[in-house]
Amino acid sequence: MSNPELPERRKRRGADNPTLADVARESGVSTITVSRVLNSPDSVRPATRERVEAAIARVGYVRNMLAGSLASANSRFIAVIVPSLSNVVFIEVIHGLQTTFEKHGYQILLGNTEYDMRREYELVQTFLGWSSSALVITGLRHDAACTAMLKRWQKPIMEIMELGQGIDLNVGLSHYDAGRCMAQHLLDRGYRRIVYAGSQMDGNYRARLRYEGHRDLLQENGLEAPLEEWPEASALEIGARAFRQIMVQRSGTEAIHFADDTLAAGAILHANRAGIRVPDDVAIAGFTGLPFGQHITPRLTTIVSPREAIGRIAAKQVIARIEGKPIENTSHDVSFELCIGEST
Amino acid sequence: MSNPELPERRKRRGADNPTLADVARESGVSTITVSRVLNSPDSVRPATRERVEAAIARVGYVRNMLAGSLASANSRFIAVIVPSLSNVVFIEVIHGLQTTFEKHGYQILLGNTEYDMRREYELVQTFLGWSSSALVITGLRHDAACTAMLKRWQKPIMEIMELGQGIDLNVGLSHYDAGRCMAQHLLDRGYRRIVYAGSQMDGNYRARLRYEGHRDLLQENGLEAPLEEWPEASALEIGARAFRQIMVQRSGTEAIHFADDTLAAGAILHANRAGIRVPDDVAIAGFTGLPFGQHITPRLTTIVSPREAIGRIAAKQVIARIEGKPIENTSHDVSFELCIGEST
DNA sequence: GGCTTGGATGTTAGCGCTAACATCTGGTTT
DNA sequence: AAACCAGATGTTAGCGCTAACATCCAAGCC
Repeated sequence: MSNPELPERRKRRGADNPTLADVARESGVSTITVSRVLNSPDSVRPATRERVEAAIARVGYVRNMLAGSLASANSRFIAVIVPSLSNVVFIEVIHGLQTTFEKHGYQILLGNTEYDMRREYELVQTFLGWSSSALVITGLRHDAACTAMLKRWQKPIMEIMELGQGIDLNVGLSHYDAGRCMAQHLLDRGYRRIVYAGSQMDGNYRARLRYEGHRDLLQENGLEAPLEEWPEASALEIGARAFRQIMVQRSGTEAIHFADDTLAAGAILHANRAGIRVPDDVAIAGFTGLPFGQHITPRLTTIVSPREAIGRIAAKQVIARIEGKPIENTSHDVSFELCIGEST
Repeated sequence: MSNPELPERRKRRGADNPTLADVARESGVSTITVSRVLNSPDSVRPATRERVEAAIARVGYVRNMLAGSLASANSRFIAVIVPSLSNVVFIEVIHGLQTTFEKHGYQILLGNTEYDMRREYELVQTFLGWSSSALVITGLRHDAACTAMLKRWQKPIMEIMELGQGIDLNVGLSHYDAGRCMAQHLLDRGYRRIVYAGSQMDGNYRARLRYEGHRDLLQENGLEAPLEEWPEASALEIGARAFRQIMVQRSGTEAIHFADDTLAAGAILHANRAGIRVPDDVAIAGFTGLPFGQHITPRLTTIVSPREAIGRIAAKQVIARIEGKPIENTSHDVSFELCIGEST
């Protein structure tokens, strides 16, 4: 004589879209079989699979990734943390990462720190909370608490751009050596009064590493290595302004070594307008190897870093680590190349 | 003689990180109270809140976003779908979106279609599966099945870049009018033999819309409107190549109207090297208003579209819709501006 | 025939959180 | 003093899926 009506179920929100259970009912199998059709189709008999696939199409099922990720404690998210989105360099790296990860079914979660370490730590926390499958982060230096948290984390961590011993995996190049390399080139060309000019160099410590390489080489040769900094983010406009200012305040300067190609190109384009001859009046060098440096006149002397390759290689390494494949070197030097144009 | 020990609980994976329950135990409250401290701190007594916050710090709790989103059927993800990451325009739009959404605690899920409608549909499905809070998608034209799926979806949808009546919200500009506007400018300057040149124009139909505006205006004035297309993605190199080819194969051309600034700048920089005078020998116009167009010599005549503003406005509209605020116009015209340089 | 075997499929019990409803305070009202 | 109330906190039942274990069944073997 029990109550034939169950007490009415509590209502939950839920857009009540069709679920796995609906598909299972529709195709006369269990939910786990539907799950298998989605996740490992080869483990289901073709006939069953087709039946399930037909049912999926019929009911218009869209799988709920949240539920799946929660149940398996794995989201197939790759957390990617970069310091800037205004800088083309990171866009190219992201492109390399995205292309490679996408092929393997991973989705990127993109975070932008704006060169702020606190913000970086917050982003790391959030992204770990999404059960990300791996983390790709820019640089080797982080907030202490952030580094500690990452060291406890059990999943692959890839630190990119800068070469060195990091938490786990690493793909990058030596910015110190790159700075040295360009300084050597300028010396070889006979320039002695050389100014280094960069923007936002307190946050962007890789630019500072390049400066240190540059400075050390010049000092070893008994030369001074003056540094000019601008607080604004790198842009053609800032390069032009930096150029004007250096020409006025440091007359006699023979060469300007800019922290990146955008600044350098801004300087060259401004020089063209102002009737200042590059390199006859002053030589100009950059760093990064952006395409437009090779289209302007004079072509820019720069150091080419393989930006997209960094992304691709980093992604491949991370995927290898996720799949448990052995990794030969946890640190990968992508190197750089001096590209001598007409501007030095 | 039954086993005195209960059958051992099944083990689940799970990185056994501390959970809400651990924090609750540690601070002597229930899990829901901890949840409230995290989600609506004002609804918890300050004393309790402090106790809970201390416990969170003590056990090193990191909240599991997947579980929360599943339970509430809302992920605070914003799905953003763009056709390309190589094009600076979309980077700037993304920047505008990201800055605004981040302030409100939303995380962007970025998808790149590479101008492929099938791929777009797949991305939409995946992103709906993440219980995204809203969708921002480029353009008004999608796969029919995709449009149908979106129309059934109950959450805010924002179609950007192109102005017109869409599925839900819309922020953009009229590409047809922009093309017409530039064509009018070229006519005003006295040019008559005008070539339109673009790349990947089958996928990038907004460039085609601009061409149609250009063509219609020229035809209304009794002129022909030849079109030159290149299959490669837009790049300085392609602009240079297009320029060379047009100068050879269409000698007598007075002006070239390029589909975007990158192509146009590539053409100008190449002309400079080749000793061809712009605009005396041939005029060149672009579209977008990228900063470097104003730094090269001659300064590029172009149409400026407010890229970052599109992102910011779109994000604000979406947030208003999510928060249930009234929206005056579901379609927002950000307009464009003719920027006359020295190249026409 | 009975036994083994392995591939296909099913059952169960969570993953960690929050919506909905329930209860418990302590102060205010009449 | 009983009734009332609002704000703080607790209990319960899922959200939709998958890992782990269980079962089934046809083929292969002696």
